[in-house]
Amino acid sequence: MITLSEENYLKAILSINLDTKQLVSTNEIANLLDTSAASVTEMIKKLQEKKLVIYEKYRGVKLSKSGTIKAFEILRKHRLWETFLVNKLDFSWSEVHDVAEQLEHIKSEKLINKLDCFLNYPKFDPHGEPIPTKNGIMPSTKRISLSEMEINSKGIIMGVSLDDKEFLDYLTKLKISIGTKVTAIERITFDQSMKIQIDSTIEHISEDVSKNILIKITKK
Amino acid sequence: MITLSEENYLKAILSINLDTKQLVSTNEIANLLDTSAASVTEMIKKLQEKKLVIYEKYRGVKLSKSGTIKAFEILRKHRLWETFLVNKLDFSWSEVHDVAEQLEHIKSEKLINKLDCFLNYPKFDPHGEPIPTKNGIMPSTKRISLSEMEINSKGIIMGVSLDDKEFLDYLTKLKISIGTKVTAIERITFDQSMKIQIDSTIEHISEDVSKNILIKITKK
DNA sequence: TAATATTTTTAGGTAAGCCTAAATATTTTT
DNA sequence: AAAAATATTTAGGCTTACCTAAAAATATTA
Repeated sequence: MITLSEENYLKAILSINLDTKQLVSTNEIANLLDTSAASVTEMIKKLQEKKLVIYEKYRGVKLSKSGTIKAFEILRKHRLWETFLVNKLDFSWSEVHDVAEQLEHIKSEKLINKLDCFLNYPKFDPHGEPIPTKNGIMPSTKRISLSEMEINSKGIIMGVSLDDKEFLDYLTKLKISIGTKVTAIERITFDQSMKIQIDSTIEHISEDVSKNILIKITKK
Repeated sequence: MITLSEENYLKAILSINLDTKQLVSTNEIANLLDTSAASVTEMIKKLQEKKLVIYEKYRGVKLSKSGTIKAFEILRKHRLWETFLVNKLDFSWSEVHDVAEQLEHIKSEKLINKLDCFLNYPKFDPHGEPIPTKNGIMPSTKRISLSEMEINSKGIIMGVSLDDKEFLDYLTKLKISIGTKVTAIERITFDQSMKIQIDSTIEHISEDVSKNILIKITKK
């Protein structure tokens, strides 16, 4: 049996590892989970005994095969629940995270598979993140940040790389959501801010914003 | 903040109290929650400090005003989730209990209210039990057990009073579910078994079964 | 009503998951 | 490469929610 806390540690290791592909340090985990480094060390030892991680003292930790499977399962649950909350219960983009964080720990394989079916086997969650399949396979997507767009190219919003309420609310205000089409109009070299077209309106966004919007290029 | 365990104790006290309307004993709670009497005493003291129960040493315990509200909230969540599982995710009657037991502890008022709306404000759960409203009011229902039906009267199945997998599966086999119409055809006085009509077929059921089926009389 | 049985509480312990402070490794700087 | 800074682990404690065994209160029976 794997506890709720253990699940959170696995999830944290996975999410750091998805970015860095390196051994994950004690401090990184402690920061992400808002806990002390000492607690992390302790928990990692327990996960090691359960063969869920591979750990080398003072060097770092990574997920084992079974740990990876488990972590992807949790990620799958999280993203499916987020999809449910937004698509079925009409939650807004920015509200779903805390609730999904609880729902992801519900233990029932049947439940999550039925939910998947009910949602019509979605491939992406409301933030545009890919939902791992039942077999733990992550649909891959070639996405770049909006800040990398060439002027005059067109793209479609696929997600965000920052899960911050203020940021998401701002996007809502700009009428930017998953599936929205954008055209890069102009880049101001001074501050790397950009003018972009959404529907028929032109918006001017800072680099801080454009960097955290993920798109797929549809036309060069 | 109220913990998961505390919630389970409140729920247990409520469910015993709904039947007996008396002070609830330590042992009753221990049996229901499958724990030791000593643990119950300990927990009740904590609930007393939080003003969720009224407790008299060696005499028993009952819910306070705020404890009652809290307990009804949990019951509401449990029954709404069961309804979701059966009506939306296509779970069968007998499978939902364990999963709902987990889901009832998810903390989000918004979630449960949106779920209520999504399910179209159901008044009864799939077992026919009334779902408390947002304000903690329990819709009352005049229900009698099928065993009490007069011969030749008609009724409609409202629920069951036994939450046992074998029993529920047997009912499914008999094509008895919430909303099914029944007519009492004959009572065998020797063993109190009954012949009842469901759709156009006649079934013969034992008293053990008829006692645990709840109906509402539609025609004397 | 006294003896016995049952129920409930108290006392003392355990495991999980957290904490702080101190010790030890590792990395960076000079 | 030695000193200083930083990261990690160890040691010792705390709380929650459980346990068993023993003591105390209540209920039952003779």
